[in-house]
Amino acid sequence: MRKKVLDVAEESFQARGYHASSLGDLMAAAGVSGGALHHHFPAKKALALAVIDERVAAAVEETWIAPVLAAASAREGVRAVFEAVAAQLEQQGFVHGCPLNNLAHELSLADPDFRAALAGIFSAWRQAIADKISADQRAGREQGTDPQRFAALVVATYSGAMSMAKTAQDATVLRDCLAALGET
Amino acid sequence: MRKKVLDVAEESFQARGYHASSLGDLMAAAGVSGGALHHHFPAKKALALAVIDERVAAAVEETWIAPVLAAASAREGVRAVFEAVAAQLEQQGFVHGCPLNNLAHELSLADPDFRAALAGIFSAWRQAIADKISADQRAGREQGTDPQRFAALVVATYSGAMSMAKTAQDATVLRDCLAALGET
DNA sequence: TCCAAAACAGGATGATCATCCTGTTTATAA
DNA sequence: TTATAAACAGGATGATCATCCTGTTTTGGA
Repeated sequence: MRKKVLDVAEESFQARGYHASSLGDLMAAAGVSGGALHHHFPAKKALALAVIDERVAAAVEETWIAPVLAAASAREGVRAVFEAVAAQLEQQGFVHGCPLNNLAHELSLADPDFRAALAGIFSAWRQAIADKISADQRAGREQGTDPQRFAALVVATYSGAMSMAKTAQDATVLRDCLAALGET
Repeated sequence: MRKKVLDVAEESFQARGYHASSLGDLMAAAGVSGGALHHHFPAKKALALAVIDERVAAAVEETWIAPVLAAASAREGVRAVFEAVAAQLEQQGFVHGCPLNNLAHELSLADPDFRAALAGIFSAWRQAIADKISADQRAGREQGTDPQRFAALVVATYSGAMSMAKTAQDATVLRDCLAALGET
């Protein structure tokens, strides 16, 4: 039950956002009664925090952190993730945007708990890329690159490109940004 | 009256977002009756479209397009805008984020009219930067730079950096991104 | 001055929504 | 088997909100 609710909430928050996802909709989509939902998540906020902590963080880990750390280099990892995401968006035909960025915009000013949870994910994401650059440097590459700054640039570029792709409903800008980033 | 409503709506949409700004709040803040508001804006959507067309577009023009076009070069203009925004955020102590990006996230999937209006602003923003790069090239500079790609990178980086700055409530990431962008 | 249209006032209305409350069922441990 | 708590059901409730409706005031042109 709890898992089913998180599944439905994760998808609905991504597709429609937090405010536009009513608990009634989520209950119907998950096939769950009001009592059951209230039992597992006393308030809508608790549900959203669970989605952030358990699903959004995992999505960033799976989509970005693990592939970058596993790549031959930071730059190669970044390139691979951009291309994989662009390819997937082009295939599915519509762009919902980055789950982390979507929720960050909607919730980070509304509630300090939301803000802290989301900021932590952004921070871990940047840190993973910075660490990979540092590893590259210990292997004799990327000597002129500042790890923190490069990581900030990558995450900002991706987040912003996803924003534009979502607004334009066109993933082309992701490829433009990747190409421009490659000249860094 | 209409101007007063737009003033209040622009600020509230920026500070709290569209959904979280109730018409009751806006009426109270603007000192306007329900009838007056309904007279000028038959629905909340009409108000939001007016804010986007008349205020958000103007803010992008004023903050980004005019300064970049007036600068000695595209890169110098971009640098100046990043620094000006970062300095202003550090001074005021809190980060509401980019008005265009905020509304784009909240509204572009909710309604096609919103999406089209917002996409047009993003497009004009990118085009202005690309045009400036082209002008630089005619003057013998930036020979290796692709105008469209560079513009996409700049706008994406700024938008994403503002997202992170808003979530972290810290403008430092803007300066990190500017520094990394300078090595392009 | 007079009239018509725009501008404005303020409350009514219906719908939506998150939360809560009272029971019932199911699992678990003694 | 039985006691106990967790899990779940389903409706009640109160608040909020966008929209609409009926009047009143103001404005601008003939």
